[in-house]
Amino acid sequence: MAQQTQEETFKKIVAHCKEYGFVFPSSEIYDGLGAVYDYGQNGVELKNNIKRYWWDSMTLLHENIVGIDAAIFMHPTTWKASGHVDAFNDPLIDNRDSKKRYRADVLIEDQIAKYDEKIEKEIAKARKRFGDSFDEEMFVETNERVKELKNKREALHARFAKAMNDNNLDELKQIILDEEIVCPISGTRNWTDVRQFNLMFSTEMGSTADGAMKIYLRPETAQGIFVNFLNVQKTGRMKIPFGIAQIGKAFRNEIVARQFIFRMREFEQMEMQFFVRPGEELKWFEHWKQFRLKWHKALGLGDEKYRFHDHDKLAHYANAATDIEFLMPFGFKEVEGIHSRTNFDLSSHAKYSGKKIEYFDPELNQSYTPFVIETSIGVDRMFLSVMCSAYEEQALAPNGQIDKEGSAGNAGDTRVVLHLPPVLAPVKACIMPLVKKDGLPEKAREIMNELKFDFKVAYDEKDSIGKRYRRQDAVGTPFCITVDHDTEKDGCVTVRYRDTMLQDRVRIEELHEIIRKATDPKELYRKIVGDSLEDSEE
RNA sequence: GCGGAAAUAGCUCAGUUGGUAGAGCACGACCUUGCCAAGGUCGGGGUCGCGAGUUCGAGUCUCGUUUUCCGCUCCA
Repeated sequence: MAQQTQEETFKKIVAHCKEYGFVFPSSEIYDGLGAVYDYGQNGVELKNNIKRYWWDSMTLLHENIVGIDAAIFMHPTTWKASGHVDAFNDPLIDNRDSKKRYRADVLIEDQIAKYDEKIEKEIAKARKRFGDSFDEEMFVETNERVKELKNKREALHARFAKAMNDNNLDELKQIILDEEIVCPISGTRNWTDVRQFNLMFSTEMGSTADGAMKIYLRPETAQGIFVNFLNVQKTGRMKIPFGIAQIGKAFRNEIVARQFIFRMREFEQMEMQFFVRPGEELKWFEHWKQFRLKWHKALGLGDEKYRFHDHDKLAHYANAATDIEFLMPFGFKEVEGIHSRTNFDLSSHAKYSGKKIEYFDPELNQSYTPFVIETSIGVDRMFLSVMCSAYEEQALAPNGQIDKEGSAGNAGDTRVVLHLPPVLAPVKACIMPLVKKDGLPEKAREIMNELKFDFKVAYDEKDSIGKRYRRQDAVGTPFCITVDHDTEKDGCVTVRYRDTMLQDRVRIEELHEIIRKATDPKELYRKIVGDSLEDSEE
């Protein structure tokens, strides 16, 4: 369609998701619940197909990857060990004049950096003054101004570290006041109190009367894998390198959750933690980066829509990290993260639990704490990327065919079509009688009843044939199969293709293979492992 | 959480200075047509997001509230 902004396109996709039963706002009859969504009759099929594509590509294609399904509730100490209790607590402060919100710790860290800048400036000034004879070490030790700045910096740093360690919010505010830190926007010091925002949801387990335990809804699925490392390794007789895969819900109490299902408070992750020898983690990091990208590209949404985004600033557990980003209507956005998590998690769980979590490597004849490469993809983000790339408002020429020139936009009609990869399409085929009489509906149902054992198929006899084609286009059904008056005589039906709108006359017996060939994930798996996993192992 | 905008049928919207809630599409039944969305007849569906207030009377005016979108802010 002619010119419309990306923003308008995105709104249309959101509306389309609701109108055609893909995604509904949660509890909509009660005005909805912020940033929580339900998947509808078509959405759940698409989502399940995405999950199956991922799960099988992990657990079927790799003999050394097995799955688990850990509970959402976990022992509270899990989140101390993982660092979430500390790291997911952000102390936030608002400036009343500019109405801007900041992280209190970041404001103070910036202030510390300002002292460093001032010291650098003094040094630079002196260097200019003294020229070649300048002795920086001597200068720093003797200059009164620099000494004063250094002392202030150290005092602030110590005070700040203590406040953070004690989780003392009042003290953080006092530091901001004492240091006379101003809002970069308004330039004022009209601050609110510092408040803690915990990004983890909590609830209580056990009777509330006596000593109920505060437990969290997991903010990531990964920890369920780490705490089960020994269970799986021992009972499955797994040998390093090996992986554990999991699909499950996670919960984050986002301060601001927006952009439809891109950032939700309840979301689903597909994660695989791959355990390797210490020192080999970066090699495997590279391996999984390439494998994961190949997995995405095999769907055919367009190679140019993906890119890696390497992290400059690494999380506390990582020594390498990258995102696979996908081009959404609102820009390149993270769909999957690949992290080299070192041995942080397993070591930390060993420390907090007091259990030895190690692996005896028979080849090296020694024990060690394995290093971990994580691949973590958001199911909902993947869903959104598929919907966004599939959605098209297509101009049709007056003859009803696709307007390749794009010139007949005014004269012709339009259709909304979802170019979903057939593997992921919620409905694989719709069987329809050309007319609702002369025994055609019966014949159509007969064909459907044979296909339904292997494929998700639909039946439609309402309205004109063209209208029915459009309805299927809108939900991304790759094949429409039409029974007409000749079918009984020649045993053939018309297959109409979603993307080209072209038709073929085929024998009824061929239908199964036509649909299978297009929708069987096996065809994609072959593409992914075509150039073999072993290549990158040595 | 702050600021701005919006909310009327499943969808897209109209609704005049405050005076009995409308259209198209969609949906259901029947008839008609039959390979790319538009035929006919009949029918179902809305306490106008929610709650107060002003008024004889509120979809319309005022306040509050919820949700969504946009911009800040945050993001393992």
